[in-house]
Amino acid sequence: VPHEQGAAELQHALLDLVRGFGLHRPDRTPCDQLVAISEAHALMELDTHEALTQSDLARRLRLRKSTVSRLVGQMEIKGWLEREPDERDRRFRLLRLSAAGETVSRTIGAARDAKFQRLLDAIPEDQRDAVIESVRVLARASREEVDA
Amino acid sequence: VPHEQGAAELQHALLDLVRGFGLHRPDRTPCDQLVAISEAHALMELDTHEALTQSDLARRLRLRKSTVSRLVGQMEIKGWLEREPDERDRRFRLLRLSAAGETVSRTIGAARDAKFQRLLDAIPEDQRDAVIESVRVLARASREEVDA
DNA sequence: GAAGATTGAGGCTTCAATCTTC
DNA sequence: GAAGATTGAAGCCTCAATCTTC
Repeated sequence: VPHEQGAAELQHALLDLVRGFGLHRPDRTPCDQLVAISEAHALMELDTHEALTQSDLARRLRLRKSTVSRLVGQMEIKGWLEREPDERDRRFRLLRLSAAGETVSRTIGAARDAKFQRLLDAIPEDQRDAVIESVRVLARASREEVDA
Repeated sequence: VPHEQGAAELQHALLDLVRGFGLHRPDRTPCDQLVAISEAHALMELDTHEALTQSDLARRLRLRKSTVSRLVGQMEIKGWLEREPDERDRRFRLLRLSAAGETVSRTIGAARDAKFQRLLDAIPEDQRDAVIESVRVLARASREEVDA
């Protein structure tokens, strides 16, 4: 594949992928759970990383701190997490998942696993490893391109 | 790679890709143009397909008809397109890019091409074809999974 | 009644300005 | 002043209800 044409091919393929995945709907997870995409991502991060600050979470999710402020505010109201001020530096608010939050996180995680299992099943078996590796390569490339 | 683990790997890789690409910001194109993502996509579709109806456009973009109604309304105000009622069936409103709309479409298209050219450059040369093919496979799989 | 299109209400994200704590 | 966090205003998308045309 010639270089210029390759860029166009990649462009179309990625566009299809984005549309197919319904990524323009931030109010719903691709797995059709009753949770916003950001909430699902936040639950995932907080379930695996103890006591993140809101800025930490914003960096990981690539969201603005104002968005995260409202996001965790909603999650606190739902009883999914607690925000306790860091005693050593009261500017920070440390985020911890509650027991209820962990339960929700596991439930959503299971639905997500099932969804991706089905997605993987829809790919011919002999191409699965190549697809996974390719997405990984692409993600790395896009990160370098964005951060540059 | 075992089957269950593969799903998790794919999940993480795709998540990284989405975040890296900034797809949670519908108000800005990944190419940092001063256009909403949907507007850019709409311009692309209307530039290559003559006289689509609003429902046609909604189907192609996977947006709701209400969203498209407001979207093309904005574009009409900007003078990028015209909406003329279909004389044979006045329920339809046919969409046509204006000369100004075509110009904008070309400009944005050029920026997008450059962006994807850089993205492709950030991928090792011997992996480019495999990556493109993989994204294509993935897009097809996700479409089947969604439509099912 | 069916199908295309529009309008009102609400959720998610951003930007800019502001508050708090160091 | 610097950095973390919050609030107000505006844009994009969806859902539900409504209007128009067949």
